[in-house]
Amino acid sequence: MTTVDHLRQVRLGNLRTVLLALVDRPGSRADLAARTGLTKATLSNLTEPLLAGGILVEEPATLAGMGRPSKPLRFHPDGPVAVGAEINVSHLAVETLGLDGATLERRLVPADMRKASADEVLDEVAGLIREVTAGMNRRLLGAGLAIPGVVHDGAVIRTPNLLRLVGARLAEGLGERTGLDVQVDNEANLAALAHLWPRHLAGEDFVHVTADVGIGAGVVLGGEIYRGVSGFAGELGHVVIERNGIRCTCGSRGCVERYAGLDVILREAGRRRLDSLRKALEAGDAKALGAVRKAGEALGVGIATLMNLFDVPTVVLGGSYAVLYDHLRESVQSEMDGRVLAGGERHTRLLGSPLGEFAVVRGAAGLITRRAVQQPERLFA
Amino acid sequence: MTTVDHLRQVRLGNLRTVLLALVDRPGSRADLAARTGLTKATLSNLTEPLLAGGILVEEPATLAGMGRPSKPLRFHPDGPVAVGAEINVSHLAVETLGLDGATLERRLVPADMRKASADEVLDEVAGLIREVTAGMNRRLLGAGLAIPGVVHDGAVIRTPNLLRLVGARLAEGLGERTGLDVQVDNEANLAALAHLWPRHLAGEDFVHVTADVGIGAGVVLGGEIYRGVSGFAGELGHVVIERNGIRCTCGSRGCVERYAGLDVILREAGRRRLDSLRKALEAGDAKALGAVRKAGEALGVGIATLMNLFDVPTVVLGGSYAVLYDHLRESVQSEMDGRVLAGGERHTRLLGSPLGEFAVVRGAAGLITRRAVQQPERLFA
DNA sequence: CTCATTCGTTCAATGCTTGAACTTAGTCTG
DNA sequence: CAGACTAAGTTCAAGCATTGAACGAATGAG
Repeated sequence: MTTVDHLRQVRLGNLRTVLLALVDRPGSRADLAARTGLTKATLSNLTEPLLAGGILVEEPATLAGMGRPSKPLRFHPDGPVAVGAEINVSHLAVETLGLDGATLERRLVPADMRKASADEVLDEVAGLIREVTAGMNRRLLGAGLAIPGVVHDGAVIRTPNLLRLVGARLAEGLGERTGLDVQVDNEANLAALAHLWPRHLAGEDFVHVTADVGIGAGVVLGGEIYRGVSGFAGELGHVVIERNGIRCTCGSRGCVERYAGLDVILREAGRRRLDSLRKALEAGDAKALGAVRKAGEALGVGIATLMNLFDVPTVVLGGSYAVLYDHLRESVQSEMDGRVLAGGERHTRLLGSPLGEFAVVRGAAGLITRRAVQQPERLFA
Repeated sequence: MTTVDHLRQVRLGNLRTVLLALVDRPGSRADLAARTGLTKATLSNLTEPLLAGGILVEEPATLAGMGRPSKPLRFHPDGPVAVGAEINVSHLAVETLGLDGATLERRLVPADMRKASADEVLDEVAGLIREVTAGMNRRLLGAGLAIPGVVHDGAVIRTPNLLRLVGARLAEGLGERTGLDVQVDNEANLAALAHLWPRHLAGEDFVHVTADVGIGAGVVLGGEIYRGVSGFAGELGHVVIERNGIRCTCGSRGCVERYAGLDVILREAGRRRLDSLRKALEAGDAKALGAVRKAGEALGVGIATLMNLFDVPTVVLGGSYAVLYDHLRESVQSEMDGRVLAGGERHTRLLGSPLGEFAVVRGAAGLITRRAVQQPERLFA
């Protein structure tokens, strides 16, 4: 590493600090200097290339009291954009996201992907991306791709419900089709990321729990997604709550998934689709209410175990669980209260996700905008 | 932050890099330059104050082949020293540790601490520290203090088996008695640290599991102890394995601790002390073997759950479990094999701790030497 | 004894942030 | 309306840790 590199590191670190402050909210150079602890001089210096490069714009002066009026800086409305894409069992989704956190376009296409080959799926996704980016004259930073399965080093290791994707080189495949730099990750991680970036919706230590066919948890520790050494972290679905319980497809017994998975809830409630279950719950259907309550109890046991290991203050219920939140809440919370060690003294929160069905795809796009901010050199490439 | 600070940060970071390389093994300036990626010039510059300050020594030239012989640098044999101390239910322990990782002195004193007040315990510990450091003409970097309980921000929050310590200001108390800068932490964390520092004994992602009265896990992620937001991380003892199982003192049911705690094993085996159990196992006592096997099964379920959440490749069994390792191994491993998701494809290891009963106190001292290396400015204070 | 080799030191150059001085662009007061 | 005041933004010399190249030192090989 040359000295120049050392100094460049300092500069890039400061650039990151400034960009993070801007993601939080726009601000003049003086304001940013105050917020970041850098000097006005450094801020002029750092922002100059960002303005020249079309990353930021200087707004017309704001007249606010005495002194020379400030000219707030914010992300350029025609600045770079990230693409998020989601491949799921029963739908595909795509979204475009600006550095300022604004969603530009969205598509969600219901489609049964279980039988589709990797190539077929990628063709579809690439088509959607083309639709969403067509006519948009903004630089594309890359694409995040969400998969319902375990991803490690960009490779799809395990997708219990989309078996034809296992081992496929999805990042390369989508990259070739779209010309974008593609980064693949687990949908649970990306749904969690959507609650962290660009806005903190649940602090910077939390676990986001979703149910689809399986149950997945996205774990956020210290403001970073925790993936574990091989991408298997947060497999809440296979936390054991009854060691001699129901057999699980994973080979174990008594996994949470067997008691609180969406398929189990629907079966117990005698419904086929989440929507129908929701209506039954609203109508006060006893069978539906009971099924959800029972699932909540099992989920609560698993979450309590998770909290005893990770010690995070917040659990967010997302995806299908967010839809069922009002009816799940009580039973989940009650198990947590009874089982989290010293739960009374610690302040633990259970939240329903405020993001809708676009959480995953938003997180996928956020993966890319976040990377661009954290590695500002990418913005100048 | 002034510019000077920025640059000083770079310098301190490089100093840390160099010291870490030296903890690994001694080396000449040229060797260290090669290992750290810095230049010889920088190494001369960085090591100069360390030599002047008595932190390092230059060994007499080593004749090894052609060229000017190198003068290896290593930690000064009379350099600074850290103290580790452990307060436990049935013993106290103290150790002194050099920056090079060499243990200088050790004491382990059996003593029933259950009834003792905080002041009484601290007086004892301070006495032991005085014994161990008496006549030693080396600067003391501080003391690490291990407690069997939950610690957060230096405060003892929960010590189920040493109730008189709860809320006590242990760090201040021991600091006043010894004149040392004292840092308190959980024994499970410190036992884990002993496997990470100054030598990696189990990689840099692992969980260290101990049993005393309770079961505690020290979680190491990416080479750092993971404590959670309020110090409750790694409470493996209260992971639920049978949701309608045995009632636990924590208020929950079916906690691992109720099936695999040392007290449970001893009771089931009809023994009063670990030593007697060990002899019974060696003699092939069926009751003892059965008790340990059953505990191993329960522990294995808990560990499998832990691995499904943390995704670490290695689990180290320490403390009493290390003593029982040969007889626990099979049942623990078998549950892990059956329950860790994709356990076959991931490479998971179960190890018995190579450190003896001094693991905790060594970790306590290591906390201090590690801090000194990571914050090299402390070495010059 | 001379040359090759490796270790360690010296020194000018580099490029970043800084703080202070300065310029700019407004509001406020009388 | 003019001059004082205030705050934003810019300019510039100073300070600092690393670097790379040149240099001096210490030994082995022939």
